[in-house]
Amino acid sequence: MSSADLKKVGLKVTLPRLKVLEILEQEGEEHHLTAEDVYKILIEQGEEVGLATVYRVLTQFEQAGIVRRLNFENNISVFELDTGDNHDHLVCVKTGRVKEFVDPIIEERIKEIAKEKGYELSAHSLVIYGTLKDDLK
Amino acid sequence: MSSADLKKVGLKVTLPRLKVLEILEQEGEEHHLTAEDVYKILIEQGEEVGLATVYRVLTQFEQAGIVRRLNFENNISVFELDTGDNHDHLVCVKTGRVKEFVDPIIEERIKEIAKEKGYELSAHSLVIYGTLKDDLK
DNA sequence: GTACTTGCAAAGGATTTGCAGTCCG
DNA sequence: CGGACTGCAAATCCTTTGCAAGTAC
Repeated sequence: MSSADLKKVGLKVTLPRLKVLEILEQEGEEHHLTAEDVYKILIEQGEEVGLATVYRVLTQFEQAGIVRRLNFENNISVFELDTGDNHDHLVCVKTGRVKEFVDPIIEERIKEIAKEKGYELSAHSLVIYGTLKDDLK
Repeated sequence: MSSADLKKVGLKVTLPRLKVLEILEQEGEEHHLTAEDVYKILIEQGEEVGLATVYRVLTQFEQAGIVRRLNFENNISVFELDTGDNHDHLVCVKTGRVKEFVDPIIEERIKEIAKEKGYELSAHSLVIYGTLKDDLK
């Protein structure tokens, strides 16, 4: 993910955009960040950005298909790089930690259900909430 | 669903509560209402309630297990009576219409996945987005 | 009566927008 | 340069809260 990718989707290569991308890449699979999280990291790194810019950049990335926006229970959005594998999420209700998974059986059933009911499938969102047993103490 | 049910969960039987229940019942399976929707219906019916009360009542109902609160893509909450069948939802991206379904295979897989990953399952949320073919025009 | 409820207005948190200045290409 | 981009502050949207008055039991 680099400046070339930004150009490809018609976005100018600017510092805020590169930095946001960088952060999302570093955080990797285990982290799913709030716009505010991204903003705080930027500030910690000494960058001068506004929270509004972070929101704008993330929204643009979402529209460009670079980023996925997820809405968990609490009605707050978290963002992750869109790796194209279309995975789902498992959220620990105790720690908030997020794990990703892909399940072909569910994937398949979702397609069938859409078909059965006469819908042209466009997307789905599956979140499993539970307590990671190690976290039960 | 009646005044007896309210008492059972420790809520006093008041007009706003009865009216909200009534509306949720009338709307039935096809409708999933926002707090604002419920409020508007109440106003149309000539009831004198505040939007805040609607939110409070719905939240109390949710905690009492009478109502389910769902969060679809846009970060706004919709409410439905909790019939206890733990169904999932299919949303038409064109009209916003919501259809319910229960799929034992998916249900089963979700349990297995939670187990595999070492989680104690507490809930899940599955929403399928698509276009109802009849709506394609 | 008294604790639970309510309506209203004000507060709150997350996200968006208006605008003047700044920067990429 | 010129349009795209940014930071800041103000605005917006949905939802919650504080408080004084009202109501169920």
